[in-house]
This record gives sequence, C-alpha cells and structure tokens, in this order.
Amino acid sequence: MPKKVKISPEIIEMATLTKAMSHPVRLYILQKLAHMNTCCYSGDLVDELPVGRSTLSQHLKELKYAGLIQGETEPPYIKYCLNRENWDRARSLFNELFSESEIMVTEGRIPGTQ
Amino acid sequence: MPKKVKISPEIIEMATLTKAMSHPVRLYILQKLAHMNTCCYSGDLVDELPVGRSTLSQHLKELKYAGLIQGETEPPYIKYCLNRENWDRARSLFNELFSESEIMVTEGRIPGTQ
DNA sequence: AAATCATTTCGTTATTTTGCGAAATAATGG
DNA sequence: CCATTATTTCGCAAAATAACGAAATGATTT
Repeated sequence: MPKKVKISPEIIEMATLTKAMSHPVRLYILQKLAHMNTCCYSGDLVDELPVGRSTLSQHLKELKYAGLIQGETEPPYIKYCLNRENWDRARSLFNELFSESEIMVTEGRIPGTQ
Repeated sequence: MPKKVKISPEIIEMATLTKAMSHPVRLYILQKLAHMNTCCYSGDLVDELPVGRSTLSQHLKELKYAGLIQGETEPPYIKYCLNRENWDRARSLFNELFSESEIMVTEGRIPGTQ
C-alpha cells in the first residue's frame, strides 16, 4: 500500500527559504544584514561582491520574493533591509527542524550511554 | 574602489547545506530523520513520497554528498541515518546566522547556550 | 528638455537540477 | 546458477538557475 504523504505547507515554506538561501552571494547578503544589523544599498554590494549589477539585482529579487528582505526606495538609491517578521519566522522554522526530538535528554545524560 | 570581498569558506559551506536542503523531498527526509530520531530505508521513503525510486535515490545522494546523512548497508536494505556530527555543525551554522548580531562562534559552542 | 545616476528588466547563453524509465549492481533464496 | 528484491546508475528531456551586457526605467540635476 503506497500510502503517499502530502508534503506539508510548512516544509514547502521552508524549502522556499532554503532555496533562497542556497547561493553564496545571497547568503552573504543575508549574513551582512543580520549581523551588521543594518541595511545596505545595491551599489555597495556590487562593489564588494564578485558579480555584475544585473546579476546582483536578480539575487536581491529572489531574496525579496522569498520574503527575507525588503527594499525601501530612497532616491536615487534603494535601501535593502531584512524583513524582520519573516526572518524571525525563518529562525523559528530552523529552530524547529534542528530541535532534538521530544523524547530526549532529561538530566544531561546522553541516551545510549552508561 | 571596488574592494571585492572573498566569500568566506563558512558561507560556502553553508551554501552547500542550504542547497542540499532546498528541495521539499530532501527537507522531508531530514525532518523525519531528525524528529523521529530514527533511521529509515529507501523503500519506506519511496512508498510515502511522491517521487520514483531513481529520483529518490538522487535526492539521497545529494544529502549524502552534503554530509547530512549517511547510509549503512544492511542487506538487502540500506539504512539511512542523520550524520550527527554534520547535523550539529549545520545547527551551529544556522544558529550563528540567525543570532542577533552577537559575537561570532569560532569553536563548537554557541554563546548563550548551556 | 537633456544629461546623469542607480537600479532593473530583457535577451541570450551555459550550466545545473529534477524527473523518469530502463538497465546495471549487489545480495539472498531456491 | 537463476530468480527475486532493493537500490543505484545511465541516458535522456524539460525546466530552472546563474551570469552577462545592452537597453529600459525612474528620479534628479543642469
């Protein structure tokens, strides 16, 4: 009986995030925004990253599409910042994925030892 | 002055992980292994997932390549389990990325834990 | 209105990914 | 040794991704 499972919306959601995060340039941007706790401009990024303007623009578009960043237009620049709400959502999904299974450690003991 | 930055090995490493995690089927497998705290067989997975055997095999191969899972041959089956060491490493990289602009991790421990 | 600046969209090319079924492997049972 | 079972590799097609330069857009300044 091939009891096919429907892949949950949560997993689909997470796959959208991981896909957006699956390129070094995009990860670099996210890390910069998250750790510097700041926003930045496309022009700054193109100066420090090894890709052309149009390519960078594509990467920013993908991050925007996944909801991880947002761009405020601030003529003549566009200021890109983390989308805090979705970033927190992503954090929570990753925390859930990496959380140890419920039936786990009770008092520091490593299961299977002793 | 276009001071081009070299993308750090850590980011490259993480991009390998996110790429491996960027497909719903692969995420499903990882989630199952992590949460059920168990191993599983290709045959079980192909019964519950909406892909063919050869496609599933490809996905398993990619997860193996990224180091997230490992397969122990247990004739006539192959038992797939999380690679705990790399899974922990992944957790730590993600924690670092999502940590609120704190100090960076150099060794295994995440600041603020334990 | 024309020139300038930052950025995006378009059109193209090369590469990678996803998926499948058929054939190949590897191990076991008759 | 042949058949069976579990899984992987191969060969292929379709789609998606990544990258670039050129052209287009939008806003400002001259």
